[in-house]
Formats: sequence, C-alpha cells, structure tokens
Amino acid sequence: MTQTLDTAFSALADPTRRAILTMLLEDDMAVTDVAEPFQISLAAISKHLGILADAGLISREKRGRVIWCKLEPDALRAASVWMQGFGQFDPVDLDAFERFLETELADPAEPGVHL
Amino acid sequence: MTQTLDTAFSALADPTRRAILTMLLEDDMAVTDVAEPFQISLAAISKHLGILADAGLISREKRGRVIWCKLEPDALRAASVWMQGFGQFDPVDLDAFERFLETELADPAEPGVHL
DNA sequence: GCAATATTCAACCATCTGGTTGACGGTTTG
DNA sequence: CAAACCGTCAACCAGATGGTTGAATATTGC
Repeated sequence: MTQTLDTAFSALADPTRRAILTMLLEDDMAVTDVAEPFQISLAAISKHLGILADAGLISREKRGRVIWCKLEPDALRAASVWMQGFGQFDPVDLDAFERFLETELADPAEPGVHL
Repeated sequence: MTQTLDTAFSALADPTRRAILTMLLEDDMAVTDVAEPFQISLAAISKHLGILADAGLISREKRGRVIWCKLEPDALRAASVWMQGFGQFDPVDLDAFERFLETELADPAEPGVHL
C-alpha cells in the first residue's frame, strides 16, 4: 500500500483483478475459491491478490491453512474522489451499476462489452 | 478507445498522465505547452497524450501547426460508476478534492503524499 | 507419522511500458 | 524559398507485468 492513486488505478486496470473485486463484493472468499472460475494458474491468482492487497483494495487473513480475502472499499475512495472531480458525476446510478456488474460477472476475464 | 475500463484505468495509473489531465482541467492546451512543466522529452509527452486519447480521456484537434488538447470527462463516467459501486461513496467532497489537486499540481510527476 | 490440501516462492519467459534520440512531414514566418 | 517551429514516427533500451512450472511451507485429517 504505497502511492494510493498509482497502485489503485493500475490494480484496477486489469480485468481479472476487477473480476476478483466483483466476486468479493458478494462475500469473503478463500484464495482457491477465488481462483476457481479462472483458467489461469493458482499462482497467477495469488499474484493478482498480492497486487490488490498492496493497493489496499483487499485484505487477507489466514485462518488455519486457508487465507480469506476481503474487499476493502475504502481504498477506492481517493481514486473515486479524484475521478469525480473531472466530471461532476451524479452520485452513482445503481441501475446502471447492476447492469454493469452482469457483464463483468458474465465472463470473468474475457472482455465482453463493458459499456 | 477500445475496452473502456481497461484503457481508462491504465491511462489513469500514470502520475504524469494524471498531471496532464489536471492541467487540462484548467484549459485546453497545445502539446508543447503541455510538455513544458515536465522534464521528459516532447516525444514522451506525445506518447502520453496518445494513450489518453486512445482511452477517450482527451481529444486532439489540429489547427494550423498546433494541436490542441481538450479534456473529455465523459470517458471517466464508466470507470467512476464502477468504482462508486464498491464504496457507496458520497457525492464528491469538493474540499477534499481541492486539497488533493494541490498535491497533484505541486510537483507533476514526483509522487509526494497523494492521500 | 503420512498423505492430502492451501498457498506462496523462485526461476523463467514473452510482451508491454515509459523513456531516449534522431529523422521526418506539415505549417508559419522572414 | 529558406529557416524555424510543432508534433509524430521509428528504432532502441531497461525495467515492469502477467503468465508458466516446479519446489517449498503450513496446516489439516486419517
């Protein structure tokens, strides 16, 4: 968790990592379960989780031999504030967001439409 | 302007590019003027502007031998919506944003505090 | 204790990124 | 027309990124 904006935005730039965050929105998950829907190796997922953790976007807690991953939405605050300043965006349109998540969830890392 | 989220977030991940966007927030600028406060070469700035344009975050218009760069804040909308969904952030706190811009403007690409 | 499970580490690879320099193509201006 | 200016292009480079595989480290269950 170093330079908030640099690490947060570059963490968010990868579709696999955004898909992981979307999954964690539903509930905390073990690393193996996070990896399950993706075709890439567990080690690759572990790296992605490390990047998300460094950016402060998730936290990881070891209980027994399982590591639980938890979304940390506060880390998005700085980035969100920065962005909103450019567009005077309305507070989020939750309907649009729901539709959006469907496309994100539909196919975790395969690009799809994405607005 | 391909996958909106991928290109937008990765464009925003670079501090030089965020500094450029911040400068363009004030007014449209010619490429040479955009480059002026930075120590890197004009060609490097030209590349950054290309990346910002590909992400749809700016537009470029040639008038005579000068190319004018213009902020296109709409491109941030999708990314902003995506992010707000994770934190249910309040509509932007403009005071925080002002303080934030000061640190961004203080030293264009040198990291500084940044929240 | 041993085997299976959960996760990371280390080495490696191909590709992308951000920077450089020098040459080039338009556009003014003298 | 020639010189100066604006910006991009092309080739190159060092370092980061995202992926792989195989070995290593905990922890659990039989």
